[in-house]
Amino acid sequence: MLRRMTANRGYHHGDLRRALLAAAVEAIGESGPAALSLRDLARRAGVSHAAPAHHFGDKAGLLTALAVEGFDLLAEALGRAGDDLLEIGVAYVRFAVDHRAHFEVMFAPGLYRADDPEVAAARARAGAALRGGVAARPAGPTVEPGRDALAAWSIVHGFATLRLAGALPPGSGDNPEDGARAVIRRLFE
Amino acid sequence: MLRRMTANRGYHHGDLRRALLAAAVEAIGESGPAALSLRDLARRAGVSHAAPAHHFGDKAGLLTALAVEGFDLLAEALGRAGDDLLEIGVAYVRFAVDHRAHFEVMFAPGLYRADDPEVAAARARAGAALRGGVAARPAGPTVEPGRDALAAWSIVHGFATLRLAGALPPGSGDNPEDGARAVIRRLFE
DNA sequence: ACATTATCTTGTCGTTGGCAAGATATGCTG
DNA sequence: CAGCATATCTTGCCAACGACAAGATAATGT
Repeated sequence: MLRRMTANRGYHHGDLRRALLAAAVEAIGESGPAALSLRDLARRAGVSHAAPAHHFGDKAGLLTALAVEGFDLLAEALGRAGDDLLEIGVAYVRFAVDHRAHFEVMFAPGLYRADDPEVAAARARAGAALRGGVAARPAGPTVEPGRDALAAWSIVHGFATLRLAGALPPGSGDNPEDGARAVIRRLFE
Repeated sequence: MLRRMTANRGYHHGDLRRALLAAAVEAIGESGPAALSLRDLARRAGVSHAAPAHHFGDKAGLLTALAVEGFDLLAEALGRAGDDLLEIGVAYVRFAVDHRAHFEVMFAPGLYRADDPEVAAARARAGAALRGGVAARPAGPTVEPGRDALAAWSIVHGFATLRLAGALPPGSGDNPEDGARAVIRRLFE
């Protein structure tokens, strides 16, 4: 089977599912998740307007697949950051900035089926990668793993969300990694 | 002019603008901001499908008005919390939970005209109320107002956002105020 | 080779956002 | 109080969308 992964000009696309997810990332990057249109994705992929339905059922199905992909990418990125909680936090913010489309969908549960078992599994993998850094911290007088993990998650998630929303004051958000580092350090001194 | 504020059965509604904003809060509370439909709001208010356009221009205009209202409500709620930064943070989370519809729109700039001057003014009022608590804190060795305000804002915004997204582990989010208090304290001990 | 299945197309329906043109109420000015 | 200007709401329309049904075409298995 030649040209299995390449764009196929004939009746069959070759890898339409992947092409549609990539087109969705592109479209969301341009206009946000709310303006996403299945017909636009079909046009971008060069197929008919009803082709996406076969792979994802409906719009929520496509966004569900995108959320699963996002949580897996996040788990991978956090895993690559090692055991240092500071670096994990920086990686979290970097993921939000670099994969804005995935991130926006992942935390907008009204847009997809957040109770889907595949979503729950991917979300659990990302959660484990995040909690790993808290467990590796040196024990201190006021350390309480559950609360510390929640505080760390909250502060990086809040920083990332505010930055994506354009709500940060102009000066502080120029370089997301530096800003994240400063804010996270504030949590641990 | 009798029944100025009440629902008017005749050709004119009486206070359609307010009724539409209230209907929007109700509808967003039921199905989220993405599923909002101007025609549905018109039906809820008992007017024709094109009536909303006169007051808000288009859908983004209505959501812009809702964001302005939200930032003003937030500024008021933070002002009522006093000067204690902990209580301001708790009030921020309580606002997000009690006014979920406003909050979700306020921080989804893709849905409305975030550069509208009225939005900018209301946003500035809320920001001033938030920074007031940081300025009132006792000076310490590692206190740096700009960074501290950003850290405090990030942690309460992140906690609120994660809670609204249903991403928090089951046990920790039962009572939002208690959870917020514990997380914010972690920032200042 | 043939049948079965997966993939994609065409056609259609109800809903939505937005615009244009008209109807009706309100207010202002003399 | 008469008459005009304005604000508010309605009806009618169009293009785009999501979803569904039915059919066409390619790939796979036996």
